[in-house]
Amino acid sequence: MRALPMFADLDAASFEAITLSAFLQRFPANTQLLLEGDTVDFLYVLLDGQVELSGTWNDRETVLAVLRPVSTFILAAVVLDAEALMGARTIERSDILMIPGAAIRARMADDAAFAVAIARELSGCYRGLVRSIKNQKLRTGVERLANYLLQLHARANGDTFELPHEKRVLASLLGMTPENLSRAFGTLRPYGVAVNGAEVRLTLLADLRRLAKPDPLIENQAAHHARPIAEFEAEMLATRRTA
Amino acid sequence: MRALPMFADLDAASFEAITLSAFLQRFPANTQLLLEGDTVDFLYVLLDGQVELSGTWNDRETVLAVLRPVSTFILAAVVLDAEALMGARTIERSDILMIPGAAIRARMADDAAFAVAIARELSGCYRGLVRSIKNQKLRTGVERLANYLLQLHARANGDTFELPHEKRVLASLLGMTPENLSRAFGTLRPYGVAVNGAEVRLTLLADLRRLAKPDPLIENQAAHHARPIAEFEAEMLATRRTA
DNA sequence: TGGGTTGATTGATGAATGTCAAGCGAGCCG
DNA sequence: CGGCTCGCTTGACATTCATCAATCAACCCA
Repeated sequence: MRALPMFADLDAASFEAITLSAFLQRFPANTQLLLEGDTVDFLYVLLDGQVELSGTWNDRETVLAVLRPVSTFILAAVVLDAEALMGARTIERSDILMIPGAAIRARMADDAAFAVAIARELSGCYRGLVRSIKNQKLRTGVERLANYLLQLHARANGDTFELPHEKRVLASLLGMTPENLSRAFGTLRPYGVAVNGAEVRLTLLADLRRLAKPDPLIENQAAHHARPIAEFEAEMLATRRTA
Repeated sequence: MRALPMFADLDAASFEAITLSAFLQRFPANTQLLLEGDTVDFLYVLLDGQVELSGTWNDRETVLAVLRPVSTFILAAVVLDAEALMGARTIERSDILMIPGAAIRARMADDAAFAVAIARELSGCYRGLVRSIKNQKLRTGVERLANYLLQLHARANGDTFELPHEKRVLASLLGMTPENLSRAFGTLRPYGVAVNGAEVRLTLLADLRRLAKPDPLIENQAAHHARPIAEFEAEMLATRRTA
């Protein structure tokens, strides 16, 4: 838990006040943790596993983000004591720390350093969303996929790596249907993208980069060696209308 | 300035510390205040006028938000002392208060109540962006326009109101080209949408609502009588690839 | 008053994307 | 082992959307 910058510099008293009221729970895969519109009583901290945040409207659904440990989620709703705007669901079995929202708000009011840490966390999440909107609005599906693959490649050591999610989740995250994700992979084959199940190999990196045009003002340059920054720093790429 | 909840409850000492270091500036219309990637030295507070926030990539540009008074902008970059992810440009002559970022950060560290106010402001902005992404990813252009018009209608008193921006700005905000905005208005004519220049009249409200399916988890229910909440609470609707 | 610019509109076309349907293959379970 | 489900892929088609070009109206200014 101290791994999160949010709690890293918390003084002993605040840390105890929060951990005492919190509890750790293990959820099986595919568990709905939160529905859109639910009132939010807890701040969630994903310690292990994978959680998907989604939005729905009019029988359409889209994945807004997939979280990896260690990340918090629905922090903004907790700070404002408001209803959730996103649904949350475990993708795999997950260990999740649940901290009562009231405790968070109380510590913030008492402890300026903690409130600043929360504000910094929120700022990081906010900027992740700005990147996501730009990615979504300024790029086509193929361009988003190309940049996504380059980011995965940068985190891996070799020139081959595994897709971290099911393809249909990835498709929704990238803002397309599973059918179009398949076709997008096909479009990228001439750019040195070889897919075999979840395994991806990038030959022709230069060609792929020329197509993708990665941009530090859109891509998350979250250094993988650094502390996990936040909610959206882990994995945040946009999406579009998706069944 | 006290009109902003961010500064409303600030104690006298903090308020003075901040206002002394701040300065007010009047900018003409169409002035670039900030380019994407600029380092951010000030928190901006729009007191009068209109400011557009935009993102660019690969010769494409999109409007992310149009701000009305009183709103802050680039708060997240100030909190993290990071580079701007959005460009900012005045649309009309604007009065803007510029507060040194260092002063903001210093007051946050000293004054828990202020840090909490900042965190609440950031949370509101964050949630505005979540709404925006859902609007963008889950709806078509015509659906976004229909909901946008219904929101303007709700704020106006009569059944007729004025579009608050040029149509090409509105088009980019809604994620379409100006050409497609024209056609979208045409598509909505059978739903009682009559446009004459900037003036819009909605007859057949029930039909338009049936098409738009407004949703409190996407639409900004910012009550127009309430305090202006934040950056994106004023006017935040998504956009898509736009020349 | 008469260009000249700018923004809005309209039409024609093509690219990007969603939808529907069919088929394939891996894994699970009776 | 067989049959089932589920995820992925592929093809055919429809819709949504962008692009290019031309026209029009409003406004500014010389």
